[in-house]
Amino acid sequence: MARGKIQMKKIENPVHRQVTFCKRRAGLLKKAKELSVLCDAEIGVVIFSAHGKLYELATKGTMQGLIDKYGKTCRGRAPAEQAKEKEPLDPKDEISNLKQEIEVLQKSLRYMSGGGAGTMTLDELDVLEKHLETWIYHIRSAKMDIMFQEIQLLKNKVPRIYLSFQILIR
Amino acid sequence: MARGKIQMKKIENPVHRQVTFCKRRAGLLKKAKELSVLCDAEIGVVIFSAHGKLYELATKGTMQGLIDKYGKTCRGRAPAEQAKEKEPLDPKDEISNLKQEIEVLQKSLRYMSGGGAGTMTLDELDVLEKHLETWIYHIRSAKMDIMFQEIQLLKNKVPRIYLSFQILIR
DNA sequence: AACTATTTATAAGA
DNA sequence: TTCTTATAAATAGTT
Repeated sequence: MARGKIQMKKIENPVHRQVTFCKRRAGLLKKAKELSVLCDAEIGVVIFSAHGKLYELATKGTMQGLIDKYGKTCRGRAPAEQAKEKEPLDPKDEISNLKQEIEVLQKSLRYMSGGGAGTMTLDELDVLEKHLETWIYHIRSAKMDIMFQEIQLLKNKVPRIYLSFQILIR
Repeated sequence: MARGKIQMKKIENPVHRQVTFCKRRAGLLKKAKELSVLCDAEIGVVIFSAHGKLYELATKGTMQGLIDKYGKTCRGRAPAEQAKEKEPLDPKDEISNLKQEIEVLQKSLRYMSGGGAGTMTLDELDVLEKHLETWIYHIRSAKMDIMFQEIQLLKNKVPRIYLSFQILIR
């Protein structure tokens, strides 16, 4: 941000990288504190340097307290979902497909963890990468579908809201 | 920072506060991502709005993985002490991270397959998408590493090949 | 959501 | 690391 832009990729020069890490780390923590104060938010920041050194900040209370709170909040939004109603697409084929994908992933994981020296080959990694890209494609499609449905729902609701308004101001 | 300074205290006007929260939250997360990319750091940010809504960011891996790593790093260190050196390597850390990723995938799969009508929520899909993107990142890094090694190997071999060629055409 | 006048953050250099 | 300073970014107040 000064004396020239920089590319958004890992800084190659280790000295530059270290200096930037110091400066931006300080900047990030400052911004976090400010946001917390200005907007009354509880914020936790954890930074592991590339070399594994830990830097942290927790506004309002301790990091551990924040982690606990985080755990609770996340669990509450996963299992036993809210009453769902939509499922216009993808019957059981999709599911068995996904199960196959998982098998691929698990197999890949075995390669990776098996024999400390046993690395995956380039070909195997290519296959895995393709699978993941396919997955992401599916995920994004599903997201689009859901958003589309929500838009439709909203569109259906607007006329009624508008009508109520008309009656109110009459 | 524009059109006048502001006091570093809670913004009283709720509308202003909400707007500032949105803007600065986005700014903070952007800065965190940048620091992670530029300096190859692993960063987690958790933000609870005043009303308890959760916003989070985890660069490299999952928030849960980061929290676990945090727990390990902090354990056994004196209270109030800062910045501890981590265990030198992470051959096993990497593996357990990947295992966690797989768990996430499997969990997501269960959501998808559970109850023929059970769809995932937008939020859940977002999380899943993020995980997948992280995985692809890892895969591509691994590919790059392998290719780099192969290039090095080839470079070492070329002189000898070139020599043979010279002899052949003589 | 956009637009800017300003304030901040920060890259490069010392 | 720290300081300086020219510039890039972020953002407060406004439209």
